[in-house]
Amino acid sequence: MSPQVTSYHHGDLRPALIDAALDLAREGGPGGLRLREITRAAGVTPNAAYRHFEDLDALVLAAAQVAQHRLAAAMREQIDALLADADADAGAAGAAVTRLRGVGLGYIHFAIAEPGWFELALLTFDQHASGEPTVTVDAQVPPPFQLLLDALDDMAAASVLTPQERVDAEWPCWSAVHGFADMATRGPLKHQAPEVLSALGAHVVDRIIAGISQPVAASESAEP
Amino acid sequence: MSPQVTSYHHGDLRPALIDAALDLAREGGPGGLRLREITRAAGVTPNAAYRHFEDLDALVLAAAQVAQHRLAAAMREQIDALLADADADAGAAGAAVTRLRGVGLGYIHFAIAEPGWFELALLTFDQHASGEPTVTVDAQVPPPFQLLLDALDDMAAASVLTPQERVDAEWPCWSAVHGFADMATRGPLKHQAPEVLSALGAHVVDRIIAGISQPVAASESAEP
DNA sequence: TGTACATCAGTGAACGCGCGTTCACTGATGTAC
DNA sequence: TGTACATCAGTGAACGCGCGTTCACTGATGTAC
Repeated sequence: MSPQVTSYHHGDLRPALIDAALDLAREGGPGGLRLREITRAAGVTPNAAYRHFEDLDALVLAAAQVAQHRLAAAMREQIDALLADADADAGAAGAAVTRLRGVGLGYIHFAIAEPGWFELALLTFDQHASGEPTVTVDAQVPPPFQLLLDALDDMAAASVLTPQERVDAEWPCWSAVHGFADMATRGPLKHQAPEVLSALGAHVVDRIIAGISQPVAASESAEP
Repeated sequence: MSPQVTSYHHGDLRPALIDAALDLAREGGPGGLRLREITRAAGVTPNAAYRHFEDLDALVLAAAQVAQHRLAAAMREQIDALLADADADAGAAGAAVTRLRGVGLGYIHFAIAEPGWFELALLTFDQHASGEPTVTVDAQVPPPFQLLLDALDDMAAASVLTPQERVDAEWPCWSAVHGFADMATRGPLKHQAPEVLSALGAHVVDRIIAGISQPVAASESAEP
């Protein structure tokens, strides 16, 4: 009933360890996650973690899943915010484009605001595709990527993209947005001011959206 | 005169250590580079490295510089190959676009072919920008990035890009190409077949080139 | 309501490991005379 | 051409470190009767 101030049994150690891992990753990214440090932060002996996780990797992966869901949530919030501001007269086409912008901007802004969590979340993308033989396995698609697929499908449904343009459009989009986020997080833009990054990120998003809705040149589609 | 088969003095240890580091990074990327392992591969005591490098970081960075130059060389080769195949009638505009394609495809193909070296080379980009206050410091620009800037300047000179479109065009381009390379190297596309990656990579390059040469919509440039 | 007992979440100590780095050294090299 | 000697690129041994993981354990919890 009353919260146990100090007790032999922790009570809820599994989520507490995940929280501790998220706290540590927030500053240092996934590379700095050590089992002893995480358990120390949770106020518990190192080996206590083995009651709840097979090993360190399993703990880190559990935290990465949480980070990934936070990324997806941030993207959804960004989409909703843009849609709320958007011109109501723009119709389905305008809404679809706004949604796609939200996907990209949400991803980028999360990376800028929480680089440690962003890098942590990337671990789950690796995980997902590691055993997959083909690109387009729709089961178990990570939520952030699913948001992108949905937005692109909307674009096609609203005829902003032709069926041909829709094909493989996720890869240019994901590449541009992820590449910018990576440069802002670990790369040459690491120490830029957030407002600079935000403006450049918006530019990247707008350029790639323009790029996927360009008619495909004959010379391109003819090439192998 | 005759090559010393076994000698107390190695003779040329500094480049030998860099070569050993490159060999190891080729398989395991930069994360797996350990001083003891590198010196072991070079057939030398761990502390011998300290005659030639301040510490492990300095050794890794020296190898990363080599990797970065190999990346740039691969990009130049790709550009030259495309230009050799290109339609001679296309003129300056066609040549400029071909050059930009070569920049992107060269970067991506290097990442696919040599993911370990690619990841190693990325360390030098961090290094470069870490102390810089602004984005556009043209001194000490890494060679691969300089190739991109030159190609975009060519595009502008050939009037494929308007002056307005040229501004900040390097970031959408670099983002898209780097993002794809990162996904192919460490991310969700890590285990795809090289030919699949090559085709998707070409698609990414073509879409971002289309995107940067699209007229900028009024709604975009009006926004903050 | 009280007691016996199984369960299991935690403890405390220890393991072996490979790491980067430092120390005092030694043997090869090459220059000065 | 031969010798003395300074230079310095290497050796060999050791350092302290924090790591992930395993072991036998103990004390709290909660269920059965």
